[in-house]
Parts: sequence; C-alpha cells; structure tokens
Amino acid sequence: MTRSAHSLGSVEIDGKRAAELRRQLLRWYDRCARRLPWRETRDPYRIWISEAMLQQTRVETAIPYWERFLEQLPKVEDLALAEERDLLALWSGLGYYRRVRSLQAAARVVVDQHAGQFPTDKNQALALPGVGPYTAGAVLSIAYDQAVALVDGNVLRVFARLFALEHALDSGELKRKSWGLAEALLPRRSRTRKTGPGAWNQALMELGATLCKVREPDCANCPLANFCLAKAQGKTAQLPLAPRRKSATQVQLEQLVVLNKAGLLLVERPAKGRMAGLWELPTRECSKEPATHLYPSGYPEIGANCGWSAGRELGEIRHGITRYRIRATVRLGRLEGRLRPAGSLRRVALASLERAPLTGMTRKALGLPGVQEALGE
DNA sequence: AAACCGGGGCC
DNA sequence: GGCCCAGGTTT
Repeated sequence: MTRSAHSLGSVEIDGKRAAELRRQLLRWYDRCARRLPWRETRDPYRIWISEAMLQQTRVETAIPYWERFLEQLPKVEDLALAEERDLLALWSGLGYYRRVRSLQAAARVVVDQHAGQFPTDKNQALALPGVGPYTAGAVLSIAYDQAVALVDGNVLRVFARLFALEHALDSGELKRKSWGLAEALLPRRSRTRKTGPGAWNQALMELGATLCKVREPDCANCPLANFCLAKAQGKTAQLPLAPRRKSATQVQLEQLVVLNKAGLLLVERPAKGRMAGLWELPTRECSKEPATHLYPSGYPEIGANCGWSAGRELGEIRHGITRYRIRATVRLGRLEGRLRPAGSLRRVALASLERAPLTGMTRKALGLPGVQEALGE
C-alpha cells in the first residue's frame, strides 16, 4: 500500500486516483444534474422536508407532495403548530406515516431549542426524531455544504459496482464498507459549492438514479466507467447481490361506502401499528384463510352500533402494502337502524374528503368510477 | 441483525 | 410475482 492510500475495511483507494474520480463525477453532475424543485433552494427547512419525503420514496412520487406541503406550511413554525389531521392529509398516499409525525416532533424541537433553524451540528441533527445518518448527512451537506458523508440506496449500488463489493444490498457488510468509502471520498476542502460536499453527495446519488440504475446501467455514458471494477470484471448486472425476500400474502377485502346526508362513513385506525390514525372506508377481511391480521372479519365499529348489509358492487381495486397483495371489493353499504358516530367512526362531508387523512387504499377506492357515481347521487 | 412501516413502478 | 425506491425506529 502506498502512503497516499486509504484503507477502508478491505477496500483501498489511491489518493491521486480518488481525486481524479471525484473530479470526473463532479464535472458530470454539473453538466447533467436533473432540475428538481428542492435543488432550487438552499432553505434547510425545504431541503429537510424533501429528504424526509424521499425516504424509501421515488423522486417523481415526492415532487407533488413536496410542492403542496411547502405551499401550506412554508416555515418550520407552521409545521410545528399544524394540526396532526392536516399533516396526515398532506401525507395521505405517501406511506410511512410515522415520517410526518416525526417531522412535526422534530420541527417543535427546532423551534424551541434551535431558534427555528435546522441544527448545523451533526449530533444535534441526529437527535431529531426521524433524522438518521442519511438525512443528517443530506441536510447538512446540501443546505450548509458541510463535510458530512451520506449513504442511500443509490450510493450502495454505485459503490458495490465501482469497487466490486460482492455483498447483498441489505447486508451490513455493504453498508459498513459504503459508509467508509463515503467518508474517504468526500471532498473536504473545496473552493466552490460546485465541488463541495453537497454537490458531491448529490452527484453520487444522481449517478445511481440516472445512469448506474438497478437494471440496465448506462455504462456508455458513465463518467466513472474507467474506474469501475464491476465493469472491468463484467459484473455490473450481478452487483449488488439481490437479498432474499419473503413472498407476498394474498388478501381479499371488502370495503363499504355508507352514505347519508352528513356525508361518507369512515373509520379511524388505531393510534398504533400500520397507518396509525388514518381514516378509511369500513373494511373487513374475507380471505379464505384470514391469518393476516390486517383487518377484522366483520365491521365491529358499525356492528357495535347497529346492523348493516352489503349492497351492490361499485368496483374492485388492487393494492399492495409491504408484503400483502390486496384485492378489495367496494360495495354500497346499508345500515339497519340508526348509527350515531362514536368511538372511531367518522362522518365526513364529501366536500371535505380531500382534506381528510385517508389511507392510500381508501383514496384509490374513492377514485373508482362506480364510487364516484355513487357519491354524486 | 431482523422486523416493521406504504405505496407505486417496472420487469 | 418479486424487487427496489435520496431510511428510521423498534425489538
């Protein structure tokens, strides 16, 4: 090993070669970076919101949510003071709803303890709810151009190929080596923002998102092709190794559309567990073997108050959540007797549905032509 | 280390 | 059908 080489686990980088690699990637990024809405600002708050939304979420999915969220809550103080129901409604359909609750809890810390400014200290950032190593690195490097490394799914894939790391994507080994590499390659004394830590971190992710993709990497246009060990060894298609996953469970559901003059009947989910606190159509599971614990086999919220019957079918939806593959039949529901909204039952005026914290599945069901027709009557 | 937490897009 | 996405928290 030469004196200028760093050793990271089993990976070694020659200093001069690292500098050239850095230069190539930064030059490419300056030329080819996508124009994304959160790249038009340096406001740490706006960048932080984008990073929270982008956790396990595609860029294209996040964009309209980001626009709407910041339109309604332009300052961190607005987020700190918002009603939880409005927050969940803004997040409705994005998934991983804990993110938005953490976001508000963290916003309150930022307002109360950091004078309304996202911390510039890494450990203080990491202490915020919902801010882990990735998000801390992203906000500090992108908003403040601080030399803080970051690793996301894109970076894991880029490093696995660039250094021919033969580990599964979800393995601790790949993560550990990638964090070491991210630290080692991070530019620390740059003269301009274009070559600083913020640009570098985004360039790494951008490469993974646009060229070094999961399938069919575009090596012909890759600025790092000459440095890539996987390419040299003809392994780009195999790396990173694919993790083993459990197969999906089939679930059959029935959802009821129960209308009266006051509006549509919805059920608020429990405060803990999946989709906690979100509202949805009354739902029961009618799979052959209902062992999923996703939904009860009846409508306990309604049944506790009065009888019910399922009427004509309004449509059918397919929906996936984590490892469940769901088919849901949406039917018109009739109540036998008077139902007074109590407990978790909610009556929502049709005009207010857009502002309700609906689950993605209920949002999908309400969009069915048959349901829209029923709502219009 | 593994499980949990949504939803969608792509092959 | 399965895999992955600008991850974090809990067990």
